[in-house]
Amino acid sequence: MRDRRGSMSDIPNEITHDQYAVRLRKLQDLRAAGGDPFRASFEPTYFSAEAIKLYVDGQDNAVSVRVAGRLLVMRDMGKSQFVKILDQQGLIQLYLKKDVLGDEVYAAFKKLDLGDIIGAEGTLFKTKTGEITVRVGRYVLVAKALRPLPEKWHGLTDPEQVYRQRYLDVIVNEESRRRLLLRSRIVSAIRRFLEDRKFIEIETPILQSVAGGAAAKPFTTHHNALGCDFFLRISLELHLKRMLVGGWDRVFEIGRNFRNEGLSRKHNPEFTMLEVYQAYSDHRGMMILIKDLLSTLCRDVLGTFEIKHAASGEVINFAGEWREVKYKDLVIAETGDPQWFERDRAEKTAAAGKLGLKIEPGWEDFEITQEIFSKRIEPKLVQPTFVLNLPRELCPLAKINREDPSTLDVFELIIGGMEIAPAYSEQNDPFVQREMFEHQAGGEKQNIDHDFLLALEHGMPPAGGMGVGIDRLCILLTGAESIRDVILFPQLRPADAK
RNA sequence: GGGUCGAUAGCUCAAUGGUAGAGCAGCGUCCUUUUAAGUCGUUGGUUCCGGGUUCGAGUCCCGGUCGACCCA
Repeated sequence: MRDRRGSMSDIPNEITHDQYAVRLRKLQDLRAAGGDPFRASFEPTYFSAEAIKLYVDGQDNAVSVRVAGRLLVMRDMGKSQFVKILDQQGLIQLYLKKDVLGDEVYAAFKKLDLGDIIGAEGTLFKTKTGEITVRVGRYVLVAKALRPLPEKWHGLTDPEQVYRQRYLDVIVNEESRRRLLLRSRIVSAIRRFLEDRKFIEIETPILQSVAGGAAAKPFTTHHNALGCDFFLRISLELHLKRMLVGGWDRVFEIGRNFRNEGLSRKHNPEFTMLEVYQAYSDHRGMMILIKDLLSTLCRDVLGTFEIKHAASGEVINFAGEWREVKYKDLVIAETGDPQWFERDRAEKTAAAGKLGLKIEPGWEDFEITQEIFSKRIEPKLVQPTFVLNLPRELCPLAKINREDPSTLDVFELIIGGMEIAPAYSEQNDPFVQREMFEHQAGGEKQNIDHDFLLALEHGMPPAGGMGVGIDRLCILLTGAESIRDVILFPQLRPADAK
């Protein structure tokens, strides 16, 4: 990675320490002998785990298979050897014997390196220690590896190298392979779950002239032909709701959002959101939907309703009833002040200070309260908790609660101290929507999505809508500690490309 | 943006301010059912980069790069 070699100039034969040079020399020898170190094709008949399943107990060498993968283990015993290759389903052992392959072919096999990708054909048998193995009759080098693999036992430990060279991490680190697979299964199960309930997956633009639907700093980019700047979307919301107007009553999108903000254990500048909208439902309906969805994921993907929370060590129980609590009640309990919401700003600032929070001078009342909520209350909500009746300042896109007009018909689902899913009874009154947009925008009216308001004026059915942070959900369900563990290539500062 | 910690062989890790080592990998040998295979021998270093202190720096100091964690 640090150097760019690869010249085909001759490597002195006495160099034995430089693994790159040794491998390059082997490659040259192979080419000189008329071989192709980077073949155009090889057609395996089975993946490793499938092949292993084909073995019939007691019937050695009854089944023929062709498998391919990367050489991870070579146990050379002179005239025979056991090796293991890795494919997307895992490891499978191969057994090669000199008297089967012939002197020349066997000698050539010995020249292979760990990391080389090979294909092999043979019959299944069970070794005396009980491992189902391919007795190889023929093998080919499919692709030569010029770089050595990381150590087989410890894998990669330097987080930077893990992130930058994830392709190595997923070869040598079983846990990374498990997480990758789990995430894929989770996303796939979500799609199945929603499609079973007649939701339709649609795709909406990432390049937008107004980045709405959330309060976040967007990335900007430029379109040359149109000669104008665009933002990368910060949410999926406004375009999905346009489709509700268009008569598509149950839609969802799983897509990338981009927020130009800090990086942390819970934040990557690009992250994946699921947003779901269901006409003629509301936030209460979304509560049932998300509980069903997470239960389904637990049952079908994880096979358990109890998951250990990495950060606290506590066991999160997804079965049974989930707690429902009003935002105000949580704040009052945390501050110990039943009159909290009647206090003026000075009093709130002072009280927040006592809780060890720093309040910026420009903050409004609800921002002080929200700071207490996100810093002091949220982290303690480890078990699944629906927080209801959030203050209306927090979201301009939801219906206002009739009994308490200072709050919204929304919930925030918190699990493991993280916001997993906010959901609303969607605001569909174009007048109220315009007012709330204008109030939120303050002086910056150019941030208002007038095209969305126009859509609302055509009439949007009442609807429940919900967003689910897929990365955070995966952190939770895979027992990861950081968003970087569930994103294959998390954002890093660019390395010096020498 | 601030604080703390880290960067040593391809990988995983050692090394009071005093000759930079080990395991795996590599190279050479023995071994036709191994399981982190075993065996004998052996190569391999810009100690992240740049300065400084010192007779002497992987180690101490300053600056930088990249990363991790905490805070904002």
